[in-house]
Amino acid sequence: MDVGTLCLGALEMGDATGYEIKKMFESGLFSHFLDASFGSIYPALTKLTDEGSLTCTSQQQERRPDKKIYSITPAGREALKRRLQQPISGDRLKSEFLFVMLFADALPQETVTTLLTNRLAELRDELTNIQAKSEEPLTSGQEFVRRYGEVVMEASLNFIRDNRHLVENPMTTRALENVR
Amino acid sequence: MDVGTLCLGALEMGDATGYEIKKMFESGLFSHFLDASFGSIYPALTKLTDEGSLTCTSQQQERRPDKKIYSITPAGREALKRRLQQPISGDRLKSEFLFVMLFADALPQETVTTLLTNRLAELRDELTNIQAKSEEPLTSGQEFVRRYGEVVMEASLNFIRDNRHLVENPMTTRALENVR
DNA sequence: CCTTGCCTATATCGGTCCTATATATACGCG
DNA sequence: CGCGTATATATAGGACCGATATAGGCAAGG
Repeated sequence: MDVGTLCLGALEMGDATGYEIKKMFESGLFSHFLDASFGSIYPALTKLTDEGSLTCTSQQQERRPDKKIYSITPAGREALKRRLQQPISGDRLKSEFLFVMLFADALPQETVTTLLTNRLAELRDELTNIQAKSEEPLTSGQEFVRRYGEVVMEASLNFIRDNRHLVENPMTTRALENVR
Repeated sequence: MDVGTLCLGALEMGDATGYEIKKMFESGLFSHFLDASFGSIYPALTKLTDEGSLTCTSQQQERRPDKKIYSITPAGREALKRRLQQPISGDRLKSEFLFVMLFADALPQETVTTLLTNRLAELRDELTNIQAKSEEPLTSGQEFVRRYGEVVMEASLNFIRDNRHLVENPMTTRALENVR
């Protein structure tokens, strides 16, 4: 599933510029499970326009670069529907946080504590962000995805909060085991 | 955090060939939050060996390609510890499943049902796999990571199982709302 | 019996994608 | 008034994945 498909999906929800599409991946409904950079969005939009899946109206602005507003065409809607029914690849999590945690026993406790605290703060931010979207009117598909994100983030957050002592105080743990 | 660091981490847990490192990413302790391909593992191992972070003993085999067994050196251990204390980037989930679910309302119900069923099966497999590792002796860091994966997978699985009707029978949902 | 497919094992190519940067301007803050 | 941040597009360079090539072993099944 390439960036072109993601852009088609984003524009299916309303006209937007490349910049606005990027923001959807950063803080919008997509933010918790997708990612795309300018370096892939802009070429994809150009290609989709050439193929007839998008139209582009260049809106001149005073003393700013032209805003290129893209809209999905009927052909683009068809293309999206086709692409959505292609086989998909499995979910993939990339977590440098968990990778470092594997070696918690060999790292300074301060490093581990900072990492855990930062990750908790990140999760709280993301959770607040996704909960705010429950105010907006959503299709059942969108609401399913939103709540999925909410549930998974809550589970992650609760787990870290309740188990961080296991990697922050490994000595204590071992001492307790010896006493038992 | 590049593939080289991931390889150093893998080899910190024991000597291995490139092929075995790949298997760790596919079904080992790493499988639920990391990924790396042959195309990046083999060059990384060569580079790390040149830098002195790894040694490589080529074990000749009858009628097979030579097995190149890599071991981490003291210098490699130092390098890993340094790299683990560099700033990390945030967790990132890539889910084509959730992307397609956003448009569940516009897709044939059969497609949606198949997608949900497949995703549930995938999650059950991964969960079985990660639960099996509770038998092995693990450091507290490793056990923290294992249980984190277990908890998040269970939350995902339960959510999909309990809420799939919202995207499988959107008509029913709407009808119920009208009745209310 | 013999073909088909999967497992071990290394390696590389093509193409996709991210990171960092360049270019311009506006706006709010101290 | 400078600084950081936001708007807005674009590209070069490099990291990385997916597919493929090579090559033999083993097991299942027709």
